[in-house]
Amino acid sequence: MTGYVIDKVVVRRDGLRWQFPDNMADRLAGQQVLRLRRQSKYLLVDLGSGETLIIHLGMSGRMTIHRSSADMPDPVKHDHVSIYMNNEARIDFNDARRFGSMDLCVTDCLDDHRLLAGLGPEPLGNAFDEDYLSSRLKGRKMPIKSALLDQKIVAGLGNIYVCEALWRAGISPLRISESLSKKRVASLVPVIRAVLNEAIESGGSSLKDFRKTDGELGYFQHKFSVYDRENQPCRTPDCKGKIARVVQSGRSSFYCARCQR
DNA sequence: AGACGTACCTGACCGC
DNA sequence: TGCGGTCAGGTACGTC
Repeated sequence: MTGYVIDKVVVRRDGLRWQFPDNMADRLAGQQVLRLRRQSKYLLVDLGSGETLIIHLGMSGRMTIHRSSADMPDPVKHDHVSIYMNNEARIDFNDARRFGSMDLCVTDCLDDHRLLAGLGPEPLGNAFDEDYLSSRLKGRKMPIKSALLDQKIVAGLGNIYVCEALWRAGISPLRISESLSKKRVASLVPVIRAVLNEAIESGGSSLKDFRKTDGELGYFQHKFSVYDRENQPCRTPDCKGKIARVVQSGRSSFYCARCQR
């Protein structure tokens, strides 16, 4: 898309998680795509108009790309928005569960957008370090699992990778955040980075909907230590524990009660 | 203020 | 084969 112009946008429903912005199709049509980037779990499409299209894929969202008009299949079920580019490509936003979202915002004001304002630092960036994390957990009575899922504390971790990181750090998801020693909090930082880097290296985790950008399945799900391994043996060497599942604020947590404290 | 529960959806899967 | 129940990778918001 980068450098090309949006010819036309077809919007097939009012919105997904929320209503689409007013006149979205008109505000996109005719605009050059200056840059594609990412912040946290949001895709950002900077446009020549000075606005940025903000996209979140939710849980089941996907952008599919058809590169040429010579072989352009009809949109399929749940293709809610189709973006036609002037290089013949068509990009469809498909989202069965409709937890995704799209919004438009003046590029210079993105930091004030309700979805982006208040997001924590990128877990792979320099701003995410021991001092930062321990300062954010100080006085917090929520379980560490909930804290790491909170995008205001660190932006980009989801349920799978929090479970995996806590296992590697030997920390129970039930542990109250403020009760962790500074040393143990510090140990979380490199572990979170390692989990994410390995998952990226493996192309992500394909449970059902997720695909890599090329449409192929990711394979990090084969490397899970705890996620979706209820009742299976813990993989810590010499640990005789087995993986338990508990529900915390509506989300499944998988952990080994023997080596995660 | 902070913690928790609920809501938003479809589809896959399971047991009956 | 079909039906009802349950669960899913996220996040905003209401309520206590």
